[in-house]
Amino acid sequence: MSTDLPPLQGTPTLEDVARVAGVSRATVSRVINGIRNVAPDIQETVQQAIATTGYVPNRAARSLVTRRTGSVALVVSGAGGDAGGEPFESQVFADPFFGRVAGGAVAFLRPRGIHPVLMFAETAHARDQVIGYLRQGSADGALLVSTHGEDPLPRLIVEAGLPAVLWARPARPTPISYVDLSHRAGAELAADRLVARGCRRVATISGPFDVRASQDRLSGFQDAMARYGHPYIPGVEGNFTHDSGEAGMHRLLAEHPDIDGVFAANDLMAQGALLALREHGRAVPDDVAVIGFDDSSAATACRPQLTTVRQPMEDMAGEMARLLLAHIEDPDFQVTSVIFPPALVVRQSA
Amino acid sequence: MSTDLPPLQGTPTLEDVARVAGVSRATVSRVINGIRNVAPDIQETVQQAIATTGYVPNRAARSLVTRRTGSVALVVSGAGGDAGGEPFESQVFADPFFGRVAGGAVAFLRPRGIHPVLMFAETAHARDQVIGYLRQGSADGALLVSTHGEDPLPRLIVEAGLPAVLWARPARPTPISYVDLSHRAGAELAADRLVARGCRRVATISGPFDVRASQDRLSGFQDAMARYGHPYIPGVEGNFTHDSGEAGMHRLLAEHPDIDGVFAANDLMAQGALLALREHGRAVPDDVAVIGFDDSSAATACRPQLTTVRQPMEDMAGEMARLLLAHIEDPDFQVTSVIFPPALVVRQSA
DNA sequence: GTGAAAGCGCTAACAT
DNA sequence: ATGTTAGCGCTTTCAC
Repeated sequence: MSTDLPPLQGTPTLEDVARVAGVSRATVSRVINGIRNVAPDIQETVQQAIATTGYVPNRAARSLVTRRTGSVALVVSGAGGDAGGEPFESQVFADPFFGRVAGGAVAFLRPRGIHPVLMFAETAHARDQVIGYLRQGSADGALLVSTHGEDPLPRLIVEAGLPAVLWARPARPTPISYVDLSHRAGAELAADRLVARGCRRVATISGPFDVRASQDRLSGFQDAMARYGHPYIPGVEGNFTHDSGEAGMHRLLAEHPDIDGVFAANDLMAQGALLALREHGRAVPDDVAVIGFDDSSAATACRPQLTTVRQPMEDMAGEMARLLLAHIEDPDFQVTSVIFPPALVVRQSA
Repeated sequence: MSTDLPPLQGTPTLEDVARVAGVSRATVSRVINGIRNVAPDIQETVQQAIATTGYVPNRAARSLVTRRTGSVALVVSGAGGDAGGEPFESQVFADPFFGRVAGGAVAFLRPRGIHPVLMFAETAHARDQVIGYLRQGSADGALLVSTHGEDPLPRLIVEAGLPAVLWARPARPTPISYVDLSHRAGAELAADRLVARGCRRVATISGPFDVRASQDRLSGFQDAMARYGHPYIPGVEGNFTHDSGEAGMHRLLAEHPDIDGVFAANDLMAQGALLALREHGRAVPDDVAVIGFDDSSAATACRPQLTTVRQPMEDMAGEMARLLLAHIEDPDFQVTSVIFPPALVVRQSA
């Protein structure tokens, strides 16, 4: 039937497919990359040849000429060192937050054949490694989630001229695209709810002050409460962990035993606060109403279930990915920021 | 001072460094790859040139000739579709389990300059995508975590002759390396503890039956209890989620109101069980003792804190990575399985 | 010990 | 509409 061709050894290449199909490499390349200007019948022949050879394009070779890798870095950057000696990599996913962000990014990228490379950047050395990785052309750009404000990575990335999109506005003004939530609006929703419930002595467990989002949630809450005639709001600083929420609530209760409402800057801390309240024999929400932030899995894993400010993380992460691809596609794509609105999810705790 | 060289445009290449250093590309390549047979002074000169040019090797070009990418795929494979329409990507990280595995793998890989590419494989199409990705040479191998037993991916990978290591023994015998825990031993630890506490009417909330680990934890528990003179152990099947644990406990209580001890196949379900018990007014551990599995963050996020069977996930993930690199390094590396021992972590719930 | 030269597999001008 | 050709940036024999 067919002409006898020398058997292929190793992975088939474009050349092999071309030989089997009886056309040139260029033509095969064209049908693979879906470029028109290829006669239908030839197209068919080539497809056949691809199938019989089991050809798969070599990523490195393609990458070398296109200068694109088809992958992006998903970088989690931060200080680490909070959770008693536990390595940063382990801490990161302790908050359901990161998983949702990763999931949201993947949901957008995967249909486009792009996969994220997971990287952590908690030390100067790790940051250099990330920059080097990007500069090598190992990834086309970066999705960057910083866990604290003074992260130098955004600046380093801008200086290196690499495409990137941040989760959350950078602490210091940096010409880089980002996606964020209106944290102040979220805090306001919490304040509204607490006041509407009739709470008169509310307090707050904030996130770490070196995180901009923490500041915004705190000041947004304080301002809203001030507008309701409560100029002074007792507060303690947590670090977004369950334990810090529990400890914070204990402190709050010790100093202000008459508290009847609490706004915690994330669900994990709110969950911790619930534990402390129970220990003190306070009923939630009747004695003390509690509102969290994020609408993470923690919100429904405790009793009473948390009323919380929802942050549409998956959508936000998807938007980050969308912006990043735009930047990669067009180097002149304008620096953009997209701010999402929060929503109050009412459950049992307030 | 130095001879004036034409200015470099774009990223510097080996060629540029060679020109600046006044040597050949080959020599620069040698010092970069740490190959000896380069005179110390030349070495110095080259290093200098690398520094002044800001040279970074191009990954694609290197990859093309070495046939190595320096990255591995971290694939989470499973059925999905449990959690009410939520996309698989989002479900995955809902269990703290995956975050710890990812963290453990990164801890091992990162110092070696290798970064994992995150992939999900919950549908036939997604599986093909993973295989294709690997066959393209986009990653040197795969770390594979399956969420259910009948996952066809291990077989597909073996057929494609790709280096890979599994989390947990594959359901059907497959010539592929894996790392696992002695689930039976873990279940035994739980049984021992429950019996030692004086529990006489124990029950269990198992994981999904199509997961081998669930079967082993269940049968290991049953066998151990049988040895203690309890041949029949009431049980319900959960799916490793918080909610299924809660629902399971309600069912158990309805059918066996006199239960005084429960072994749940993971911490999330144990946490859910705690909620159900509280709702029924049962004190833990006095009325009912509860033991979980995994020693995840959920174990300390509830009250009473969970006594649980610890699975050294980070170590196990690290070992997976170690085995994978061995397979990549040496294609003849023997298929290996490593079984880790569990440990009982005693807290308050039992 | 160092350099010259030959590719790795692919895409993209440029011809035809 | 298809083929020819010239690289992309690197490693690696093979000479010297």
